[in-house]
Amino acid sequence: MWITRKTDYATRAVLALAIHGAESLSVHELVDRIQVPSSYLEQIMSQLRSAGIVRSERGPKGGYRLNHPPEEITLERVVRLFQGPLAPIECATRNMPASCPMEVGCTLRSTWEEVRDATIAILERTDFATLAARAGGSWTAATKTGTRRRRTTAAPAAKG
Amino acid sequence: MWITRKTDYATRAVLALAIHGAESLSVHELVDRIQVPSSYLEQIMSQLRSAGIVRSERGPKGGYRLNHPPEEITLERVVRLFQGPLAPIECATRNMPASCPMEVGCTLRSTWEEVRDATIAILERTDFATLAARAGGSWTAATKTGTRRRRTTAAPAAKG
DNA sequence: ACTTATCCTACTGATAAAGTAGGATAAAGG
DNA sequence: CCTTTATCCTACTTTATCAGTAGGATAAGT
Ligand code: FES
Ligand code: FES
Repeated sequence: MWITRKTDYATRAVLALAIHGAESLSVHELVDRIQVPSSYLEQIMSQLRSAGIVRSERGPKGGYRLNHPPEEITLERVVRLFQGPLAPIECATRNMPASCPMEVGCTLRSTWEEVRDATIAILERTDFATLAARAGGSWTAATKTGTRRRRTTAAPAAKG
Repeated sequence: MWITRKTDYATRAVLALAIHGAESLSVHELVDRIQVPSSYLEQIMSQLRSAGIVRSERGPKGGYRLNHPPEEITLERVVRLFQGPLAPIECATRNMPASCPMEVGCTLRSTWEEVRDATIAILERTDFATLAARAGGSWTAATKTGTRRRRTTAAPAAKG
């Protein structure tokens, strides 16, 4: 339960934009699609804009669209923006000096780092073109730009 | 940063007991080893005892010891006790009905489940005998009971 | 001008984490 | 017994983050 609702909303919003394609969506239209409080979503979109993930236009007909092709936007980027370091614990963050309060060498750290690296690997290899393709397939702009969709087959279902 | 300090303390305490071996350690002795507020650690040990992970004895010469051989205690068990579900997000918890607020099928879920399963897999295959062996090796009772220590070689260092 | 949208900042309520504090209970040693 | 040493148990406090609300300023179409 470490993914906050804000991160959840942000990833859903980016996914909705990826599915919608090249045209922009207003906050109101996004709210219809992803079920998020609108004034909260406004802040989130603003944050995504500052980070260069989406682009905005104001006034009527305005709204948000992706700032890069969806296959270049990884889930890792969006998650990291809202969650900060992806390590499960502080002493397992990258470029951390190896100081552990335990007298004997604390061997837990390498396991925390394993969890961190596994998490990052999964999020890095998951891009929004793939997610959009999985959703229902038809991302219109994909065919227009000749983007090859990759890994359309979903991962095998998890146990239990 | 989703591992709470409480979980951190608990895992360190169990590791300290695994390293120490068959004899019990008092809270005071544990505090010396793992640097944790003593009255807070008391609560944690109590919780570990209720869960059957450690066993306690009262009075002078009392303290805590592991309730099972360390190779039978996985990190997953301790972490789950203090963290609850290991899924990164609610909709990725096991036996959750597939209801997503998004209109179109939300394909994010399978990725969250990947993260969940990778995390669980790592924590499940990490037991405290291995962790103790890595620490400095000499868990005295191991030789007594004839326990074969497994995977003494540490995992390769993570990137960055 | 008027409408529709993004933009920007401040404020609020709820919840959980991280400890503190203080005593009750049980066992060992004299 | 009686004292010491330890676990046991409950309640309280403090702090920070999360998850929003609210209200207006700004820009772009018509
Ligand atoms: S405390 Fe994090 S590795 Fe020892
Ligand atoms: S909201 Fe979690 S999977 Fe769609």
